[in-house]
Amino acid sequence: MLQKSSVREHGQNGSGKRPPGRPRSEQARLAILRSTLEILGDSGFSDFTIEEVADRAGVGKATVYRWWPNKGALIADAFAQSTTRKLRFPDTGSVYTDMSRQMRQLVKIFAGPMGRIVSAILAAGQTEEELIAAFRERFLKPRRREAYATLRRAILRGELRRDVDQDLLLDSLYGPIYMRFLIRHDRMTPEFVDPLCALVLGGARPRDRRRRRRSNARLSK
Amino acid sequence: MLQKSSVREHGQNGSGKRPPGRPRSEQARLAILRSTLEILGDSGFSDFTIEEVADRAGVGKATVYRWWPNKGALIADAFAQSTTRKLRFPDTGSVYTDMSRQMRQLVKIFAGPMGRIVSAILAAGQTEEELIAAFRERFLKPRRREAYATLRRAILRGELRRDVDQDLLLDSLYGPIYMRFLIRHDRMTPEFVDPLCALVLGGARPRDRRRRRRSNARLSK
Amino acid sequence: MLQKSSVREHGQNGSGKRPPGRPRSEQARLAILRSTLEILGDSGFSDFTIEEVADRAGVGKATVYRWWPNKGALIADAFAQSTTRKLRFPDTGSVYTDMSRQMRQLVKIFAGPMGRIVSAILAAGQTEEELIAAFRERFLKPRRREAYATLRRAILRGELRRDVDQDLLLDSLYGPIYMRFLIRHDRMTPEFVDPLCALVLGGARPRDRRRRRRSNARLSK
Amino acid sequence: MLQKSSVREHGQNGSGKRPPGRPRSEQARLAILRSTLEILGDSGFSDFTIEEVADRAGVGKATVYRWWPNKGALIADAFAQSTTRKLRFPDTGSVYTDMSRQMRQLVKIFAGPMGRIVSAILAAGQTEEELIAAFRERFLKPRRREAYATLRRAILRGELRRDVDQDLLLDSLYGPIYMRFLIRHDRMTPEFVDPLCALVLGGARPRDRRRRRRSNARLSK
DNA sequence: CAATAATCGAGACGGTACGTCACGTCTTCTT
DNA sequence: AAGAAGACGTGACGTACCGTCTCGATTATTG
Repeated sequence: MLQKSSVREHGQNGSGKRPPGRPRSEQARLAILRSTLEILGDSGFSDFTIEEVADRAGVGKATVYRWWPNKGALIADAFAQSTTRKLRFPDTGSVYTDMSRQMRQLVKIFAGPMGRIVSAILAAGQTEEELIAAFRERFLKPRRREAYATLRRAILRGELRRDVDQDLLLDSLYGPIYMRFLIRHDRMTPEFVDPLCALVLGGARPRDRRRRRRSNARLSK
Repeated sequence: MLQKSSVREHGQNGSGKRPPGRPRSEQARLAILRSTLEILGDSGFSDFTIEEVADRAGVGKATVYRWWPNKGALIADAFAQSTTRKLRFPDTGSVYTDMSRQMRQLVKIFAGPMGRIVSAILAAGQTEEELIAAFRERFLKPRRREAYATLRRAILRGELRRDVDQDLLLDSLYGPIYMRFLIRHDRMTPEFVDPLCALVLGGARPRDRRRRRRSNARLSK
Repeated sequence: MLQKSSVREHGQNGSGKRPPGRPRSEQARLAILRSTLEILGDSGFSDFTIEEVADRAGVGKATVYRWWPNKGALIADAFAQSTTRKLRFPDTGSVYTDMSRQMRQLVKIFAGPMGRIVSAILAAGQTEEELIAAFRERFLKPRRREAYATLRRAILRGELRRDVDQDLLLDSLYGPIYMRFLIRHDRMTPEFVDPLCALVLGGARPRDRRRRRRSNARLSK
Repeated sequence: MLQKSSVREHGQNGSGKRPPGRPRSEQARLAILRSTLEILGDSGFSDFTIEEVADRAGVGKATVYRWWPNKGALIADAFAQSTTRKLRFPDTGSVYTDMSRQMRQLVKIFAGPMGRIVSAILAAGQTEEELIAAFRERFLKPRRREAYATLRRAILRGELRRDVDQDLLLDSLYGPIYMRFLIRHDRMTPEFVDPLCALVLGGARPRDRRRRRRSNARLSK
């Protein structure tokens, strides 16, 4: 949990009773998260200011500070709220097509406002480890689990070596995307996904024809 | 170009004459770069202040601003200056070894005290485009020029396809390093360089008759 | 108006309610005015720095700027606050005595440590119109209002012409004081007040039949 | 002399010989004085900067500092150079007309660019006594000498009391002008000169008719 | 005719204060 | 008690001039 811990925030504590005093305003909480995403989408990380967040949300600055200890936590929370567009892996029977389609989706998303939010998270995360952790847990891992399944299917089909290091392979596919996204801001077009897949997946093909045939043979059993 | 004035900073211009006015103080320039690295090493990026840089360097704040447009450019300059000589490409006769050695150096640097500086540059760069541009110009490009030469040698030796997209290939090699460095902070050991090279360079090997022929030739020896 | 915000600075507005938000700190306001006078007394105008004011007052620089738009306004405010009560007009039954007494007070103040402050205000005011305006509003006008009353009494008593231009008359009385104070630094002794009053008030005496009549009446007693 | 003293500056020393080295550039000197007046006329004292002076004059900053120790000296020198428009006193046979005409001239001059220069001098002079002294010597005194003559004529004609304090009288006439010029920037129209003269000169008239007649009698002798 | 010497323009230098901005905390009244 | 409003002390920002300095170029006198 990135927000400050408090029994109050869920209106329910051990004794089953709500604590005295005015309860936390759900409306304020949502407005804050909303304006956080708005600002990051509009102007990126540089104009992201707690004062600006509070102003846009029509909220007192102190209300932000009461619930989030720092910018990073706020960004991470807002990021978690933001519904990432579908990034499913298809199952076309070809690992090349499966990966290529999903990666093109990713490139497109990075080009939009969601891209600015991701880059803000990764930027802020260089200072605050927990932010990167949140990004890994909430964004990377779920997708990677699906990717593992895609790769396993490919191995079974004999498109990839049995002993391939799946994490290395995936980093080799996504690393260039992130690199271009974060460092070489130009050059981030979906067109470079296909050659990339060809290159890297090509390096993970079974070594010669005989083994390939054997796999095929097994599949056809 | 990272610094501001482009003519004055080199003691030589078109007409072979020094421009009028008091020349730039080389001593001040070095003191500034030195204290930049010092502070980043001592206290990290969040405490990095131009005022502190100027103070430590025994220099007026305006002198820093006269030559570097912003924090980032200063940091990028200091970083580039201090790492250039450690990242040469060897020429061992094998592209695999050439790349692998240089990449291990890079990983070592990223793992050391310079790592936080790089991550600070790239983080701040998400906000300020010019900073990333500076990093690309001063750090990435010179190294990439050397890498092109290395790849060309490999092509001539027949280790790589003639038509390989060199930029794509290099992004596929370095992308995973940057990805693990920036996003998956764990797992950044030099040991993963070799499999990475094997995977990606493997995908760029010639696959047509020529390779078969060479293999045949070797077999027939 | 010297200070910026016009509603907040008085604890009362139209609706009889205090505006929302933390109220202005009276303590800070007084500390700032106090240290303003202190510094002017200690080190004169050239060493007068907002930073020094804030430091001595134990106050943030921004707090000074929040309420005073510039040095001059601050100085004028501090000055006006500290001299108001010393410059009352007496009511002796003679316009000559009334004016003379108050003007001597003024000359004394100009000759004392406050003198350099006034001259600093008027000097700086040649550059910044708003400063002179502040001096007029906060210092001159209130005193002039009292002076009008004094002159009206004199008119009723028949000491001055009914149709006298009061502003012109007052400028003629005070102008020479300011002139000697600002331009002819020598010669600024309280002794020249009496002849000055005699000269100028003499020029504003009734000269027609009424005076003759009164004189006649007195003679016929 | 307000400039830094130097034998060099007049190209002539005790031995009748010019010292070695490049002589001072008369052209630079004039350009500096010219741009000083220009700036004061254009934008007043607030934008008056040594850097601006040097820039406008097409001169190195050091050249200004070599010859003038501070802003004040420079302004005073430039002021001395500036030819003040004629401010002669006429001799119309009436002190009222004589004074009124000259004072109207003064008011007009103060309304133009010369006014800004004068106000700059008086402003700067509050800090540097020598500046006010220069103003008194070069501007006030010559005119006052003529004024004394005008007043003497009036006394002889019996328009003024024999025992009138001439300095006090003149301060009472000009003080209001300076006061309005320096403090009450509005209200500085030539129209207020006549009532002013009427008021003040009225206060300096001989006390009753008999004495006036006597004077006339004497003049007619 | 060279050597010497001072001034010139240009502009970088170490400083200092400027006025602004956002920080994170606080103090007030309202809900 | 939490809310909004907004003032508070803090401290870095990037800018503007200060008055000094260091250049090469220029312009004179002296040897």
